[in-house]
This record gives sequence, structure tokens and C-alpha cells, in this order.
Amino acid sequence: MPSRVTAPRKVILVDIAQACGVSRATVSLVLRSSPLVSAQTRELVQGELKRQGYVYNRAAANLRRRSSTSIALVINDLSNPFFAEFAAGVDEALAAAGYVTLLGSTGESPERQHAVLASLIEHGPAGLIISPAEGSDGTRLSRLLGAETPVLVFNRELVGTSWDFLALDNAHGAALATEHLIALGHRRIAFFGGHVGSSSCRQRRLGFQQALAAAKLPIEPSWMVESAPTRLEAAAQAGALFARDPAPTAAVCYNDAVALGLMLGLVARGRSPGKDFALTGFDDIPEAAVTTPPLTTVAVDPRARGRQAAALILARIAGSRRTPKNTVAPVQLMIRHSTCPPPVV
Amino acid sequence: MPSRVTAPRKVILVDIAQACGVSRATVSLVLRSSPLVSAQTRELVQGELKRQGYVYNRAAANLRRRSSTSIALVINDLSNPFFAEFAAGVDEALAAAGYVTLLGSTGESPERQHAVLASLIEHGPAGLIISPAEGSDGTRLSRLLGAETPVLVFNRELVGTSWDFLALDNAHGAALATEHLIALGHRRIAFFGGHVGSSSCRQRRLGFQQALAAAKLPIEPSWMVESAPTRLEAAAQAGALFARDPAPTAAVCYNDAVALGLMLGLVARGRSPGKDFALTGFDDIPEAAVTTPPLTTVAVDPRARGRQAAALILARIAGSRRTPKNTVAPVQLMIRHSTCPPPVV
DNA sequence: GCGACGATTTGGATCGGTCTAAATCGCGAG
DNA sequence: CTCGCGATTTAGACCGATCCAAATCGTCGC
Repeated sequence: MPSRVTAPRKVILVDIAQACGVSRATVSLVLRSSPLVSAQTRELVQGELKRQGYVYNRAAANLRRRSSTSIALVINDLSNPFFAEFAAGVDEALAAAGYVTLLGSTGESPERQHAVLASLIEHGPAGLIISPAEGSDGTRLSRLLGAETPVLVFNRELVGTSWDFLALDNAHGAALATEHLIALGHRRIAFFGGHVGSSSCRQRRLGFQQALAAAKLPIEPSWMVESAPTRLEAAAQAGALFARDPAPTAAVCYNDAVALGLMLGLVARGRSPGKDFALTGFDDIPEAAVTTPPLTTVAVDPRARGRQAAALILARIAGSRRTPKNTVAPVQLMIRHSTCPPPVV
Repeated sequence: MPSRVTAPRKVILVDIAQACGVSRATVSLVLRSSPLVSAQTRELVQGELKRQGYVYNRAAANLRRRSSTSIALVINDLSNPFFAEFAAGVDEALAAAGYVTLLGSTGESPERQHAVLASLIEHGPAGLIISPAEGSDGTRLSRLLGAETPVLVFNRELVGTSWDFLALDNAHGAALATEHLIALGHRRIAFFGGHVGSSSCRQRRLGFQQALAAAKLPIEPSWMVESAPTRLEAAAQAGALFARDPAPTAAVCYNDAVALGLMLGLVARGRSPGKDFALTGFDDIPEAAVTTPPLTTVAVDPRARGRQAAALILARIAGSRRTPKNTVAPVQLMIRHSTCPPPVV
């Protein structure tokens, strides 16, 4: 009979206990570095742990302790550098706090989001950070997650829920960009790109309009141009700005991707962004600093937002607070060379 | 006595069993949609599950079944769009297969990588996909992970290990780029950027040199310029290409970031990339298509690589294969406008 | 020499599921 | 009416840790 090669059984707590001639409870205490065990047995056990290559089974421990050391992170679009950087920040801070990140990405599909969440919560995370897919149904999410799970919503408001919310200061950022253009002398300013369906777009439009109103400038509805928040779509929509005379001399763009697309569209029409047309972005993606011309934009520091989100969910898990908390993250205008004074007529 | 408000205890399997007047085993069978239970009780139980808002505790189940439904994904640099896209592909494919992704990012630090891995394996993932941090010690990782864990290494070779490995066809990609430049008429071609410490850089250099040798062109050592794989570093190193006369008329760059940096450096020196100097990148990051000029580069489709990595680790977990397997992913040359013929002297 | 007391150690129940083997049910055949 | 058999259902051990209450140990005071 050929000798059967069995995979060496995993080393568990009792193996260590037996090898040391102590009880499981004692080994367990050593693992959690309890002060109860004597220095002598502690060393004995620790030596054996190393010798046998023991790995702690956190799932088993968590089962008994009814606790959890993981946090779910659900991202609408990981391939967007903004969210990737956010995720990196979250993971960095969670790891530092001893948590593990359960990742889920939804590709902006509420259906996938539902499935992903259903799967993630079965793993019993201590909390959830979610950047909702566009078109998410808050009520439906509430029902799925229950009132118990600690949740932090990032970036997009989720109406019908009472969870903590970390928002960017969209209105203020757009206002800063608009004021900068006004200060340069522009009087005909467009708002370009984004879907009004998304709350972030509505907020940025609001800030834009408030800044115009504060400067007593008119808001021309045909200069509020929608487009998908992608470079390609934005480039295709550039013409919409010049459909009528007079045309705007500057545009506040929904985000950097849209701004870069608009730049392409302008160049294609013989315009020269930063020379005869001024435009601003939003996000300050790494690319923004190195385009030609470098893009004036509103920086939001996504990695820092990630760390902040981690801190907020940990605070919520610690559970001191009771009422849901809204946090607004500051933004900063980065002035580069895509913004110039209007051409003299 | 004031009525104590207790958080509603989580609904567990026995709650359902009691409410239905059946045993735990029966409920368990329903949960796993076993054909053993009668249609009648199945419906009864399923109704109760929904009514009470039961959520499955996968950790408990996995404990008994000695199985796992999570896979760890360790990434050296999530803020790099290439890896972010890769991660998105992995997560997409894993989710489709019913797995959950445990994320860890290391920021290129072997120490962090060690800590992250130690923490992740305690959660008992069924397998691990790792894109190693630069300077990882394969032997050390082997010791940490043991011989049992299914592992797929991505992108960077890990010497001293016997794990599955998914590599990009670096040599071939660099050769394609080099051949393209030669076909355009270039005779003095540099290899720019990257650290020779990294295996991907060595492989790309190799392909570059083979293509030169095949065309019977000399390899000039002073035209092999190192730099950190970042835009800024690359821009700073641009001068090294023109230190001596004659200078190269074209460069194969280690990756897109380096190529974009070199473009900046060239412009700063009064050169005009795509007009009087040709250069190629590697990766085809989204930005490459929209720079001025658009960058000729080698596309590797990171999202598809992510899906492929997921498929490979799942196959390894299924365990049919025995010997470690090396997979080389194809690459594709994307010809854009950063490559031009050499200037006529 | 004995009971007390602080310092350690430990048996056994427990977390929430799954597995196995055995019990129970319903019904048609003999 | 009883037996046999397939279809369902179930009791109880089990996964690998933690927790609690109780046991054990050494030694110190009287």
C-alpha cells in the first residue's frame, strides 16, 4: 500500500498546549499577552508557538468573543484614481488600527452593490465604509444592513438613511474656483460636465451659482452643460459651449477628468486653454499638475479623506456617539496655468 | 424599574428553527438549499428567514467546514492606477466566484508587507494574490506563509519561492517598442528609467538589448539611464541622455510614468517630443492616450490581468495542479504620436 | 502545623454554524 | 395489520478559540 501523503494538519492551540504540558486556556492567555501567566510559562509557550509555526485563528476567536476585526470598504469605482487613493488611505489607517479591509467594488451598479454588500456582511465586519454607486436606494440599503451595523457614507449623500456622512466641501470648492475666475476678469462663465443626478454635481453647481450671484453676474442656463464624468464624453460635449453668441470665456468643470476632456475638445476646435479660454477642475488628480497647461483645480486630498473615513468609522464602532454625524472635509484651490484672464476684444 | 433598552440580539439559526418548530439542522439544510428538505418546510423556513432578517454567519460556518470564502490581495502600491485597475479586476472576478477580497496595501515597504500578511493570514484566506513590494525577501515570505497556502505572485518575480507566477511579457513588450523605433529609422536609442534592482526593469532592458542586437545596432552603456519610476525623478534625469555627443534620438522608457516625466524634461530643455525626439512608454495608463503628444506605449490591460490572476488562484485552490506554474500575459504595442522618425541632420 | 491569601492554572461550557449517524414518517406491498 | 423502504428530520459531537468559576500552588503569619 502506498503511503498516503497527507497535508500536515494545521497547528492549533491544543497542539501547543500539549507540547508544553499546559492547558489550552493558558496558551490562550499567552496569545493575548495576559499578565496573569508567569514569565516562565509565557516563554515556554512562546517558544513552542514559534517552533511549530502556529497561526492564530481569528475567525474562531471572534466567534466566541462576538467581535470582529474587519471593516468592509465598498467603492463605486476603484479604477478611478481618486477612489483608489481613498481606498489606500482607508486601508493604511485601518491596518494601523489592527483591522483588516474587506474590499468590494461595485462599478457604479446598484445591483452589484447590493450583491457585494450581501456577501460582505455575511463575513461579519465590525463596520462599513461605503461610497455609494450612482442611483443607490438609501431605503433599500438600510433594510439590507439593518440599524445595528456602524456605517460611514462617503462622498455621495444617501437619502433615507441616518448614517454618518463624510462629504467634500463641494459647494465651497466650486465657489472658490468661480471666484478665482471672476477675479481674473471673467464675466461669462460656464459650468461644464457631470450629471445633475449626482449630489456632488448639484452641490458644485450650487457653489458656482452662489459665487456668480454674489458678484451680481447672470446665470445663463444654456451654459450649464451636462456630460458623463469622463474625458471622452467631455471632449465630445465641448461644442455645446459655443453653440450661441456670445460664448463663455471660462468654465468651471465638474471634475478633473471632465476638465482634461474639455481641454482636448478646445484644442480640437482651435482654442488654446490657458491662453484664450480659462478652465478649472476638481479633485487634483496627479495628472492635473503635469498636463499642458497644468490644470487649476480644487484639491481634496483623497488619501487624507481615506484616513479620515477610517477614523470616523472606528469612532462610530467605539460607539461613544449616538446621533449620526455629518463631516465636511476642507478643500483647497490649486492655482496653475489653465486659468488666464479673458481675451481683450 | 426602568425597562432596560437592550440592542436586539442578532438573529441566529436557532431563532429561526424555534420559530418554525424544526431543528437547527433542517434550517441549515435550507440555507444551503439542500434537496433533502421538503418543499413545504423549505418555504416555511425561508419565509421566517426573511421575516426575521437573518444574516448568515459565514465565519462560524467556515470554522466547522474548515474552508474559507475569502482571498487576500496584497498590493504594493494601490495609488498607482495600474495596480488599482488590477485590484478592480481581481475583485470583480472573485466576487463573481462568490469570494470576498481581503485587501492589504504595502506602500512598497517590505516591513509593512510582512505585518500586513501576518495580519491577513490570521483571517484564514483560502489563497493569496500578491504583487510584492520592491525588495521583498522570498525566503522570508515562504517561512511566513508556509508551504500550504495557495499563492499567486503577480508582476514581480520572488526568488526563493515555488509559487504560481503571473508575469507580463516585459522582454517582448520592450522589444516591440524598440523594433518600432528602429523601423522608424532610429539608430541611437536609449533605455530610460527604472531601477535595475527590479526584475521587470531587467526584463525590459533585456528585450531592448535583444532587439538592438537583432538589428546589429550597438548598445551604448551610458544610454542606459536609471531613475525612480516616477514622473518627477524621470524629469530630473532627462539631462543624462544628452551628457555626451552624439546623443540618442529616441528612448524606450521603463514605463508610462517615466515616459511622461521624460517628456516634461525634454520640453524643459527646448526639445519637442514626437517631433525631434521619439519615446515609448509601458503600461498604457489612461493618461497615455491624452497627453501631448499622445504616448506610444505597450498596453498590458491591468484589469484583464486582475481577472486572470483571480482565475489562476482559484484554479490553484481547486488544487488540480501540483507543480507551480508560470504564466506570461501578452502585451500589445499601441502606436501613437510620441514616436517619429529621427531628425535629418 | 494550619488556614489564608495572592498568584497561576485549568476544566468545561460556549460562540453559530455543519456533519454524521440514527430516528421518524408515510405509504404501498404482502 | 405489519413490515420495509425511501424520504425527511434530528440529536449531538465538532470546528478552534474565549470566558468563567473553581482548583491548585506556594508561602506567610501565628
